[in-house]
This record gives sequence, structure tokens and C-alpha cells, in this order.
Amino acid sequence: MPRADAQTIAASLVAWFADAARPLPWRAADVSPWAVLVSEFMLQQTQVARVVPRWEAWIRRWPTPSALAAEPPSEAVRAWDRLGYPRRALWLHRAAVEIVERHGGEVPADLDALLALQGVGPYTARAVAAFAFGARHPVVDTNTRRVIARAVAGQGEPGPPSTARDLGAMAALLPHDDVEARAFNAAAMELGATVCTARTPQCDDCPIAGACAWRAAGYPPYDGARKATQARFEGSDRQVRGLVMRELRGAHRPVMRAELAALWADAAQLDRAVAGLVADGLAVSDGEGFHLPEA
DNA sequence: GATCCGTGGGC
DNA sequence: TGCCCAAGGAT
Repeated sequence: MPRADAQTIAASLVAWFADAARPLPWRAADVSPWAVLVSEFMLQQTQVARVVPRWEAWIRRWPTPSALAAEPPSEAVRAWDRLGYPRRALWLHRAAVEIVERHGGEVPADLDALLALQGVGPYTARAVAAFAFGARHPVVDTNTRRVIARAVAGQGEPGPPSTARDLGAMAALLPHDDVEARAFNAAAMELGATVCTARTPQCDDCPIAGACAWRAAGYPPYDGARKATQARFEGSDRQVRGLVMRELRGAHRPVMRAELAALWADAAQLDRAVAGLVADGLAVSDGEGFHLPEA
């Protein structure tokens, strides 16, 4: 795409975002880099509406990395509640410990230092660098990938992710100015989340409809490689793990294997799920039974 | 690169 | 109603 067209898309999205941005609490001017980092952990594969109340409670209770690091992982897992993928709670706690140990309790601004934190990958590292510190990095999430696929590549869906390719595509659109780049990163995500959605895109409300290659091509159906479909949840190990974790969060004492048996009829699958939780550090087994990790 | 990992919202 | 998908990361 010619640079001029890229600039048109960027400028249009930035202008739109100034009005259309949802007032999400972690976008407030006075939030700390830690608060931004917490939001990004919680938002991994989890919708905004479910995150907001958990984030507010979390920041109130643990306003700094040091505050979280001072408590056992079990408290992080309990506060995570039912956000899903409880490994993220464990990783966020570990990241807080790493921030205390390696960075004096201050969230690092450096991209490589962020990437080195537990649970921080290509997306989260750049999101924190860009949104918390104002650095000019391309930030690519699932929303951004869909917007680029449609507006730039003229395809209905983005196809399988590739970090290098996706970051390159976003970098080619990124405004040179730091402030503009930050807004554009947020704007692309916002458009994908609220207008250029996966299911029923609201093209009539789209600020870049006039520049959209997919629209210009007549909305051709996607015929490229599909991303792998999620495995069925009902009856899966993930379902069993979720049931066990709910039990362990609620029980403030060790839970015996015999008690867990009430959660799932298939004993072999239950054992497999519990073993997986132990291997992941989400559950600990001792002579008394199973419980959340205390250290 | 393919799989696994929770929980629930929206259509 | 069941299915798709969600501000990803680790292995």
C-alpha cells in the first residue's frame, strides 16, 4: 500500500478514536504502568466487560507490583476469580515478583525487559510500552489483525497469525509521530472491537469505509487458510480443570481426592486434569490434600 | 506451526 | 440452541 494511503487510514482512525473511544478505566490519564500491565494480562483472550470489575478490585487491593509480590500466589488466583485461564493469575504474580527483583518494583519501559517477564509476550510487551510509556511500537492484537486484513489486504479474515508478518504490516501503517502512533495503535484495536467485528461488521459506521480494500472489492468471502478451531469445551479436560480450580479457590483448606470425585464422574480424566494443574503450579498436593500454591 | 489452556457473551 | 470467538502466551 502506498504511504499516502497508509497515512489516510491512520489519520482517519486517529480522528475517529478521539470521539469514539470507550472510557475504559485503564485508559484514564492517571493510571500507572502497573495498572496497564494488569489490564493487558486480564484482557488476554477475555472480553472487556468481564475484565472491568476484576481489574478495579485488583488495582484497589494491589496498587503496585510490590503489593502483589508480598502475597502468596493463592491470593492472586482467588482474586482472579472466574476470568478464565488461571495460569495468567500465576504468571502475573510471578511477573510482579520479577519486577520487584529485577526492576526495583517499577514496571520496565524497555521492550526486551517487558518481554522477559513471565506471561508477557509480543502483544502485551508492546501494548505496555506503547500505552503506558508512549513508545512508538506497532501493537497487534486480534482486532488489529482483522482491520488490516480487511482494509489493507482486502480479505474478510486475517488468517493464521504470524508475529513477524503482523508486526511488519502494522509498522507500515504506523504514523511517525509518537503521540499519533500511540493513538493509532489503540484506534485500530478499538475499531476491530466495536465496528470491524468478526461476526457482523458495522461498515456503515466505519470511519475508513472509503479506504477499505475489502469493501471496494465487494466483500469477497474469505477463502484462505483458517485458524484452527477451538476444541469442544463440554467434556474437555479444560472443563474439568475449571471445576477443580473453582473448588480449590472456594476451599480455604486442603481438599481430599475423594472430595474432588464429586466434581466429575470419569475418574481417569479427573486424575489427568488434577495432575495437569499440579504440573502447571496451580494446585499443590501434600499429605492433607490439594490446595492453591502458597509460595 | 499446532495445541493446549477457562469462562462466558452474542447471535 | 449450539457455535464462534474473545486486547495471547507457552510449549
